[in-house]
Amino acid sequence: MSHQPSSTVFQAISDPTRRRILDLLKKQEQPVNSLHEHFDMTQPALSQHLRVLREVGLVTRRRHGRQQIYCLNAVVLKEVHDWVGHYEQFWRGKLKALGEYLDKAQD
Amino acid sequence: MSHQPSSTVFQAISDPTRRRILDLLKKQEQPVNSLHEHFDMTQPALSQHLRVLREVGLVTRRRHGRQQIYCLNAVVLKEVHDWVGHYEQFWRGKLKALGEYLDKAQD
DNA sequence: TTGATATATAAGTAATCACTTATATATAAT
DNA sequence: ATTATATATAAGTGATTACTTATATATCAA
Repeated sequence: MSHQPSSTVFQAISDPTRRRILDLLKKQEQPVNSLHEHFDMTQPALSQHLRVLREVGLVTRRRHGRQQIYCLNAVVLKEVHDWVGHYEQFWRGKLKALGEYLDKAQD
Repeated sequence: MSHQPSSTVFQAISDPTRRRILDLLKKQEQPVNSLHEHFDMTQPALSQHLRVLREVGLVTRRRHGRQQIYCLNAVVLKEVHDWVGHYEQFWRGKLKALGEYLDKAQD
Protein backbone atom coordinates (compact mmCIF):
# COMPACT_ATOMS: atom_id res chain seq x y z
CA MET A 1 0.00 0.00 0.00
CA SER A 2 2.29 2.73 -1.21
CA HIS A 3 0.42 5.71 -2.38
CA GLN A 4 2.24 8.52 -4.08
CA PRO A 5 1.72 11.78 -2.25
CA SER A 6 -1.11 13.61 -3.96
CA SER A 7 0.31 16.10 -6.35
CA THR A 8 -2.00 18.86 -5.31
CA VAL A 9 -0.50 20.02 -2.02
CA PHE A 10 2.95 20.34 -3.56
CA GLN A 11 1.47 22.24 -6.42
CA ALA A 12 -0.51 24.52 -4.13
CA ILE A 13 2.59 25.60 -2.24
CA SER A 14 4.65 26.00 -5.39
CA ASP A 15 3.25 29.50 -5.82
CA PRO A 16 4.93 32.23 -3.73
CA THR A 17 1.70 34.16 -3.26
CA ARG A 18 0.00 31.12 -1.76
CA ARG A 19 2.96 30.45 0.52
CA ARG A 20 2.72 34.02 1.73
CA ILE A 21 -0.99 33.61 2.38
CA LEU A 22 -0.23 30.59 4.54
CA ASP A 23 2.49 32.51 6.35
CA LEU A 24 -0.01 35.27 7.11
CA LEU A 25 -2.67 32.85 8.31
CA LYS A 26 -0.08 31.17 10.50
CA LYS A 27 0.15 34.39 12.49
CA GLN A 28 -3.60 34.88 12.61
CA GLU A 29 -6.80 33.81 10.94
CA GLN A 30 -8.26 36.70 9.01
CA PRO A 31 -10.76 37.80 6.37
CA VAL A 32 -9.99 38.33 2.71
CA ASN A 33 -9.75 42.11 2.83
CA SER A 34 -7.20 41.91 5.59
CA LEU A 35 -5.08 39.47 3.59
CA HIS A 36 -5.55 41.57 0.49
CA GLU A 37 -3.71 44.51 2.04
CA HIS A 38 -0.48 42.54 1.78
CA PHE A 39 -0.70 41.88 -1.95
CA ASP A 40 -0.32 43.92 -5.04
CA MET A 41 -3.02 42.12 -7.01
CA THR A 42 -6.75 42.44 -7.45
CA GLN A 43 -9.18 40.93 -4.96
CA PRO A 44 -10.45 38.31 -7.41
CA ALA A 45 -6.88 37.16 -8.01
CA LEU A 46 -6.43 36.68 -4.29
CA SER A 47 -9.77 34.89 -3.99
CA GLN A 48 -8.64 32.48 -6.68
CA HIS A 49 -5.50 31.67 -4.74
CA LEU A 50 -7.63 31.13 -1.66
CA ARG A 51 -9.79 28.76 -3.62
CA VAL A 52 -6.77 26.65 -4.58
CA LEU A 53 -5.74 26.51 -0.95
CA ARG A 54 -9.27 25.57 0.09
CA GLU A 55 -9.50 22.85 -2.52
CA VAL A 56 -6.43 21.07 -1.17
CA GLY A 57 -7.62 21.62 2.38
CA LEU A 58 -4.80 23.93 3.42
CA VAL A 59 -7.28 26.55 4.60
CA THR A 60 -10.85 26.59 5.81
CA ARG A 61 -13.21 29.51 6.01
CA ARG A 62 -16.20 30.53 8.01
CA ARG A 63 -18.55 33.37 7.49
CA HIS A 64 -18.55 36.31 9.89
CA GLY A 65 -21.11 38.82 8.71
CA ARG A 66 -20.06 39.87 5.25
CA GLN A 67 -16.59 38.56 5.73
CA GLN A 68 -15.13 35.15 5.21
CA ILE A 69 -12.56 34.37 7.87
CA TYR A 70 -9.81 32.21 6.47
CA CYS A 71 -8.03 29.83 8.78
CA LEU A 72 -4.94 27.71 8.34
CA ASN A 73 -5.30 23.93 8.33
CA ALA A 74 -1.63 23.08 8.64
CA VAL A 75 -1.99 19.32 9.04
CA VAL A 76 -2.20 19.07 5.26
CA LEU A 77 1.43 20.18 5.16
CA LYS A 78 2.41 17.06 7.06
CA GLU A 79 2.55 15.25 3.75
CA VAL A 80 5.21 17.66 2.52
CA HIS A 81 7.05 17.55 5.80
CA ASP A 82 7.13 13.76 5.73
CA TRP A 83 8.33 13.61 2.14
CA VAL A 84 11.12 16.11 2.59
CA GLY A 85 11.95 14.59 5.96
CA HIS A 86 13.14 11.46 4.19
CA TYR A 87 15.92 13.54 2.69
CA GLU A 88 17.11 15.13 5.91
CA GLN A 89 19.84 12.59 6.53
CA PHE A 90 21.31 13.37 3.13
CA TRP A 91 22.13 16.95 3.94
CA ARG A 92 22.68 16.66 7.67
CA GLY A 93 25.72 14.43 7.27
CA LYS A 94 27.23 16.69 4.67
CA LEU A 95 26.66 19.89 6.63
CA LYS A 96 28.08 18.32 9.77
CA ALA A 97 31.18 17.23 7.85
CA LEU A 98 31.52 20.71 6.41
CA GLY A 99 31.28 22.27 9.84
CA GLU A 100 33.95 19.99 11.20
CA TYR A 101 36.19 20.71 8.25
CA LEU A 102 35.83 24.44 8.77
CA ASP A 103 36.51 24.04 12.48
CA LYS A 104 39.74 22.22 11.75
CA ALA A 105 40.75 24.67 9.05
CA GLN A 106 40.72 27.40 11.68
CA ASP A 107 43.71 25.86 13.48
CA MET B 1 23.11 37.26 -21.93
CA SER B 2 19.64 36.79 -20.54
CA HIS B 3 18.85 34.29 -17.95
CA GLN B 4 15.92 32.00 -17.75
CA PRO B 5 13.26 32.77 -15.17
CA SER B 6 14.83 30.74 -12.40
CA SER B 7 12.31 28.39 -10.91
CA THR B 8 12.38 27.86 -7.20
CA VAL B 9 12.85 24.62 -5.35
CA PHE B 10 9.15 24.65 -4.50
CA GLN B 11 8.26 24.79 -8.15
CA ALA B 12 10.75 22.07 -9.04
CA ILE B 13 9.25 19.62 -6.55
CA SER B 14 5.68 20.49 -7.49
CA ASP B 15 5.84 17.99 -10.34
CA PRO B 16 5.29 14.32 -9.39
CA THR B 17 7.72 13.06 -12.01
CA ARG B 18 10.50 15.19 -10.57
CA ARG B 19 9.72 14.05 -7.04
CA ARG B 20 9.96 10.47 -8.24
CA ILE B 21 13.32 11.20 -9.85
CA LEU B 22 14.57 12.51 -6.53
CA ASP B 23 13.19 9.46 -4.74
CA LEU B 24 15.08 7.22 -7.16
CA LEU B 25 18.31 9.18 -6.77
CA LYS B 26 17.92 9.02 -3.02
CA LYS B 27 18.35 5.25 -3.26
CA GLN B 28 21.23 5.45 -5.70
CA GLU B 29 22.92 7.81 -8.11
CA GLN B 30 22.36 6.64 -11.65
CA PRO B 31 22.51 7.51 -15.33
CA VAL B 32 19.62 8.76 -17.43
CA ASN B 33 18.80 5.47 -19.13
CA SER B 34 18.53 3.75 -15.78
CA LEU B 35 16.14 6.43 -14.52
CA HIS B 36 14.26 6.33 -17.77
CA GLU B 37 13.21 2.71 -17.20
CA HIS B 38 10.91 3.90 -14.42
CA PHE B 39 8.97 6.36 -16.53
CA ASP B 40 6.43 6.13 -19.27
CA MET B 41 7.66 9.13 -21.20
CA THR B 42 10.23 9.79 -23.88
CA GLN B 43 13.90 10.26 -23.03
CA PRO B 44 13.90 13.96 -23.99
CA ALA B 45 10.99 14.55 -21.63
CA LEU B 46 12.97 13.00 -18.82
CA SER B 47 16.08 15.00 -19.72
CA GLN B 48 14.02 18.16 -19.50
CA HIS B 49 12.90 17.28 -16.00
CA LEU B 50 16.51 16.59 -15.10
CA ARG B 51 17.44 20.00 -16.41
CA VAL B 52 14.91 21.67 -14.14
CA LEU B 53 16.31 19.76 -11.19
CA ARG B 54 19.85 20.72 -12.18
CA GLU B 55 18.96 24.37 -12.56
CA VAL B 56 17.72 24.60 -8.99
CA GLY B 57 20.69 22.58 -7.77
CA LEU B 58 18.70 19.56 -6.61
CA VAL B 59 20.85 17.22 -8.68
CA THR B 60 24.34 17.26 -10.09
CA ARG B 61 25.74 15.12 -12.87
CA ARG B 62 29.10 13.81 -13.94
CA ARG B 63 30.07 12.13 -17.13
CA HIS B 64 30.96 8.45 -17.11
CA GLY B 65 31.76 7.42 -20.64
CA ARG B 66 28.69 8.07 -22.69
CA GLN B 67 26.53 8.27 -19.64
CA GLN B 68 25.72 11.14 -17.36
CA ILE B 69 25.47 9.98 -13.79
CA TYR B 70 22.88 11.98 -11.90
CA CYS B 71 23.34 12.48 -8.20
CA LEU B 72 21.05 13.93 -5.53
CA ASN B 73 22.01 17.19 -3.85
CA ALA B 74 19.51 17.08 -1.03
CA VAL B 75 20.72 20.11 0.89
CA VAL B 76 18.68 22.26 -1.47
CA LEU B 77 15.57 20.71 0.08
CA LYS B 78 16.51 22.23 3.41
CA GLU B 79 14.72 25.40 2.32
CA VAL B 80 11.49 23.42 1.97
CA HIS B 81 12.07 21.54 5.18
CA ASP B 82 12.64 24.78 7.08
CA TRP B 83 9.55 26.39 5.63
CA VAL B 84 7.17 23.53 6.46
CA GLY B 85 8.95 23.08 9.77
CA HIS B 86 7.50 26.39 10.90
CA TYR B 87 4.05 24.84 10.59
CA GLU B 88 4.78 21.68 12.49
CA GLN B 89 3.49 23.00 15.80
CA PHE B 90 0.16 23.75 14.18
CA TRP B 91 -0.64 20.15 13.40
CA ARG B 92 1.25 18.47 16.22
CA GLY B 93 -0.98 19.88 18.89
CA LYS B 94 -4.10 18.96 17.03
CA LEU B 95 -3.01 15.42 16.27
CA LYS B 96 -1.93 14.87 19.85
CA ALA B 97 -5.30 16.07 21.10
CA LEU B 98 -7.04 13.80 18.63
CA GLY B 99 -5.00 10.83 19.81
CA GLU B 100 -5.88 11.51 23.43
CA TYR B 101 -9.52 11.90 22.57
CA LEU B 102 -9.53 8.56 20.76
CA ASP B 103 -7.73 6.92 23.68
CA LYS B 104 -10.38 8.14 26.09
CA ALA B 105 -13.20 7.20 23.77
CA GLN B 106 -12.06 3.61 23.95
CA ASP B 107 -12.99 3.36 27.63
C1' DT C 1 36.12 6.54 -40.46
C1' DT C 2 31.62 4.70 -39.81
C1' DG C 3 27.95 3.29 -37.12
C1' DA C 4 25.79 2.60 -32.59
C1' DT C 5 24.70 4.37 -28.03
C1' DA C 6 23.69 7.95 -24.45
C1' DT C 7 22.10 12.29 -23.67
C1' DA C 8 20.79 17.09 -24.74
C1' DT C 9 18.62 20.70 -27.28
C1' DA C 10 15.14 22.71 -30.63
C1' DA C 11 10.77 23.51 -32.22
C1' DG C 12 5.98 22.82 -31.96
C1' DT C 13 1.54 22.05 -29.26
C1' DA C 14 -2.29 21.44 -26.08
C1' DA C 15 -3.29 22.16 -21.34
C1' DT C 16 -2.77 24.74 -17.31
C1' DC C 17 -1.46 28.99 -14.91
C1' DA C 18 -1.85 33.52 -12.78
C1' DC C 19 -3.60 37.25 -13.73
C1' DT C 20 -7.20 40.84 -15.55
C1' DT C 21 -12.09 43.14 -15.89
C1' DA C 22 -16.92 42.46 -15.45
C1' DT C 23 -20.53 40.63 -12.93
C1' DA C 24 -22.99 37.88 -9.42
C1' DT C 25 -24.12 36.82 -4.61
C1' DA C 26 -24.57 37.56 0.24
C1' DT C 27 -24.85 40.50 4.12
C1' DA C 28 -25.27 44.97 6.41
C1' DA C 29 -26.60 49.79 6.89
C1' DT C 30 -29.80 53.60 5.84
C1' DA D 1 -36.35 48.81 -0.70
C1' DT D 2 -31.96 50.82 -1.92
C1' DT D 3 -27.26 51.26 -1.54
C1' DA D 4 -22.71 49.95 0.11
C1' DT D 5 -19.48 46.40 1.41
C1' DA D 6 -17.20 41.78 1.21
C1' DT D 7 -16.31 38.05 -1.44
C1' DA D 8 -16.85 34.78 -5.30
C1' DT D 9 -17.38 33.41 -9.99
C1' DA D 10 -17.06 34.01 -15.17
C1' DA D 11 -14.76 34.96 -19.17
C1' DG D 12 -10.77 36.34 -21.52
C1' DT D 13 -5.53 36.66 -22.13
C1' DG D 14 -0.63 36.04 -22.33
C1' DA D 15 2.93 33.18 -20.16
C1' DT D 16 4.44 28.88 -18.70
C1' DT D 17 4.13 23.88 -18.47
C1' DA D 18 4.88 19.13 -19.79
C1' DC D 19 4.97 16.79 -23.27
C1' DT D 20 5.97 15.32 -28.36
C1' DT D 21 9.16 14.47 -32.68
C1' DA D 22 13.30 15.72 -34.94
C1' DT D 23 17.95 16.72 -34.63
C1' DA D 24 22.50 17.73 -32.55
C1' DT D 25 26.45 16.40 -29.70
C1' DA D 26 29.55 13.35 -27.33
C1' DT D 27 31.57 8.94 -26.64
C1' DC D 28 32.51 4.25 -27.70
C1' DA D 29 33.19 0.15 -30.75
C1' DA D 30 34.38 -2.02 -35.12
